[in-house]
Parts: sequence; C-alpha cells; structure tokens
Amino acid sequence: MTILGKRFYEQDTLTVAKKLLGKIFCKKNADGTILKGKIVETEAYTQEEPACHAYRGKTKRSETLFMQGGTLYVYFIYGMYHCVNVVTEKENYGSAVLIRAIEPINNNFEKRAAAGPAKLCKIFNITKELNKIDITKRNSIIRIEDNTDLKENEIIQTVRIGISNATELPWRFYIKDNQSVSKK
DNA sequence: GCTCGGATCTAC
DNA sequence: TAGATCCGAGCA
Repeated sequence: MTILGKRFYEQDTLTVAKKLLGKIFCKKNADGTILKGKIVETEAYTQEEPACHAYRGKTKRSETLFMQGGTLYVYFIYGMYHCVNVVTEKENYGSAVLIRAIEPINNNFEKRAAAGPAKLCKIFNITKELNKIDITKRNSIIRIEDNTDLKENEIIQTVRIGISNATELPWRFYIKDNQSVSKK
C-alpha cells in the first residue's frame, strides 16, 4: 500500500481536498495497533480567504499552515475539541485541508463515530501533540494510504460548514450517498 | 492585559 | 437552540 507523499500534498489545495476522498487515514497507537478509516469529507482553506487561520499571516497558531505540504495541523477549538488538517502546497504558502469525516473499515469502530472533525479526533485520539508532524514518512504516527480516485459523479462539492467568513466558497467535498459524512 | 468568538457537538 | 469550556488573536 502506497503512502501519499510530498508530491501529493504539494498540489493545489482544492485538488488535494477532492483527491483525499476515498483515501485511507491511518493512526499508529501507543500499543502498536493501527486504526484505519476511509476519508469521506474534506474542506479546503487557503491564506487568501478570511475563514483560514493563515489569512492574517503567521502567528503562533497558524505557523504550521506555512510549513511544507504533508505536515499535520492540529488545533484546539471551542474549549474542548480538536480538528485535524493536512498542510498543502509549498512552504510559506498558508493552506490546508480539514478532514471532516472518516468511515470505519470492517466495522473497526461505531458507524458515524468519526462523522465530524472533532469526533474523528476523539476516535483517533488526535491532540495538539501531533501538530507539525510530517505524515509523509513511512514510520509516522499518522499516514494516509493511497487509493483509487473517485469518479466525478461520486463527489459532491458544496459550501463549507461552521464558518462565518467566505461562506460562499464551494470548498467542501464529500462522497455522495455516504452514511458517514458529518452533514448532507 | 482583557475580551471575544470560534473550521463543534450533545442534550434540553 | 442553548450551553459546555478555554485559548489565541486582536484590541470590540
């Protein structure tokens, strides 16, 4: 199984967001077991629009977004939740893809238990300690395995959720008729 | 320094 | 539809 590398993440953010659908998200736990799931929903964020944490330039929080493609960006929100992103494009360009929902493989976790950005962080036990790790390395705690691209007619493209700026941009992607997306 | 709102989720 | 809960970013 091929692990997605720098070349993949360095592509245009919208391309990465779309192509991540159907790919296999993998997390190595402390006990050596590996938890996997299929990515079924994503959102793109770039420094050129105000919903992105990189919009106002580099800060202590947003600096991760300016790192090289294939870096993990984890942030804490609403006083109790975490969200995971994968940094895209070239170093010093602030952009990433938010992973919004993951589907279980072989019923390895409850259906819809990872149907939402904070829920999947809970299931995969992702916290700020994993912020800035390089996920293109074979021994990385988090990796994403390649999988065949979906057909255009299997993908729904629409507006992003839960933001108050740039709400008109259709930068959310999810797999059509999927039972594990956060919202239709 | 201090305040405000947030890429959410669950339950009332 | 509101409340939990806290930290970063901008200064309301």
